[in-house]
Amino acid sequence: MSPSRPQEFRTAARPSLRQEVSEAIKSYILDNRLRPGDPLPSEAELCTALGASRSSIREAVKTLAVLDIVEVRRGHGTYVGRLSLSALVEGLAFRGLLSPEDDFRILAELTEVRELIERGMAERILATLTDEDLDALDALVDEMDERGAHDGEGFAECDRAFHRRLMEPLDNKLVSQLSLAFWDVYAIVAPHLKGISEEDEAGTIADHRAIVRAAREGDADGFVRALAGHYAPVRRRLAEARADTEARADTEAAEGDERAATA
Amino acid sequence: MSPSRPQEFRTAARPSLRQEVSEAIKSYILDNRLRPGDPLPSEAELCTALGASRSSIREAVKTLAVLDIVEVRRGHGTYVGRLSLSALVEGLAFRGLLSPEDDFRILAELTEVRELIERGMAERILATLTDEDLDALDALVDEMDERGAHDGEGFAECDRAFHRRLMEPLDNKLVSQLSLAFWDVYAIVAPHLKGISEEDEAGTIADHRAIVRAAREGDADGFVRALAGHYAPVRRRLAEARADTEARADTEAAEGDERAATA
DNA sequence: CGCCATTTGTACGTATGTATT
DNA sequence: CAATACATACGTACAAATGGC
Repeated sequence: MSPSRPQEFRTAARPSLRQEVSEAIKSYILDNRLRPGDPLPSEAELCTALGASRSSIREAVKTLAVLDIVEVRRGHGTYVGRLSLSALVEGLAFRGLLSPEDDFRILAELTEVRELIERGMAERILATLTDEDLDALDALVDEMDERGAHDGEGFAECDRAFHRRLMEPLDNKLVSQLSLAFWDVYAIVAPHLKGISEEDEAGTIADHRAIVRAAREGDADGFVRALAGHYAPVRRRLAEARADTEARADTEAAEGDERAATA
Repeated sequence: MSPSRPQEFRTAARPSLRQEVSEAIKSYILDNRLRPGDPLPSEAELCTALGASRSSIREAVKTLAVLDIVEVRRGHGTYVGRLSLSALVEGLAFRGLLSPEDDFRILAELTEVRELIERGMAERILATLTDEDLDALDALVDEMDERGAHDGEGFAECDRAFHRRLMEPLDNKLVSQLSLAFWDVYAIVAPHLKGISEEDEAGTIADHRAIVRAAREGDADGFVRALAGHYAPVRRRLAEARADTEARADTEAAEGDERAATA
């Protein structure tokens, strides 16, 4: 409205060529009703078609690739992407690794959102899950049990598959993808942080069994309670680690800074 | 495990230079404990430091810019980004514009997630909102009322500000940002779709007033009911439009395809 | 198997616009 | 205004990967 630009202004003031090219490619996809996996013109063709240099085309394509709007296969071509939430995962993961003040805050928030989604969808989940789904969930818990302590990575994979299978039957694909994306972010960030106590594998397995049991009985209240019981210890561990870090930060602050110069 | 690669394999088989550069820049930010707004080395410096050409550096920087991990101000320099959810918004918006089968499905899912988040956070919201927040919310509804029908865009902005103000006081910044991001996606996608009936402005205002009233009284149940009442008509309109589209698609399908050839 | 065409990836050089000093 | 530093854009050349011959 006024000529004074408040720092946080839309960058679209002067659309860079790359932006234009990017929009043009998106329009191409939309106008031609392309679907994920469909091939796109090669970079050279885009150059002539859009009248831009290959550098600009490439930068635009790369930005779209980050959003999974296009997918680039080297030596093969460019295709319409799968439109996954990979960008959300990468962005949140970095935020979690960066988070200046409190490393665990983002993890706590992440866990809270996951629980929020699963609890909020509880009734819908119960109504959706088939016997087949429930059997598959039981099988996943069994597999989890077998792997147990001697395969931490496999254990995590089972946990992921469990929560995926729990949400995926829903007709709302967005929530299931979001839920899974948050799981992925957690899995990326958690290992990089120190002071987070080990996962209670036996407890996790018991929690999952309780969740399946409640679901099988169509017990919505029990289902929600089981979910709460499942997430409570995670939140507790995060809170402990957080308190630990804060205490440590205090003592370190008292000792003075010793890493001021890095460059 | 086996040499046979199942199509959906991690692309990380051979990390391209650009990927490495991208990771290197992220590591630089993390190792130096940089915060949003802090300056990054210029492209030339990154070239020498990472031993890559400008092309690779530039492409890497652009991909990070999409994720708002870095922010480039032309003629100025490169800085650590604000880590917003802009990538999520852009990705979901495109998905909404693309969605082949059902244009309104993504909007319905979006609305559902928003309601899910706000309802799931109801108690926390009530516990968090101060009198100041409530006054601000009332003021926003008043402003909404004044603008009314003669300023559709301003009306939408007020709606956005309302829901933002509702969630922002929460200590979980992730949920408030997600909620707002979904609002943004809706605002981007909705105008591009035909057949979605006009918003009931008077009803929206009344809904918002009911929400604030319940919040002021600390009435959790009433708050949740007010939210449900607020989102119900949106979902109904979406369902109507969806049914309309499906009916139209059926008749069109009977008329035959006429856009088979594009290339 | 090698060869070749296509396509993307990387590198370098140069010119231009823009913001700061 | 001039100088400087930076980002933007273009063009070209070659390297590497993929698939078909």
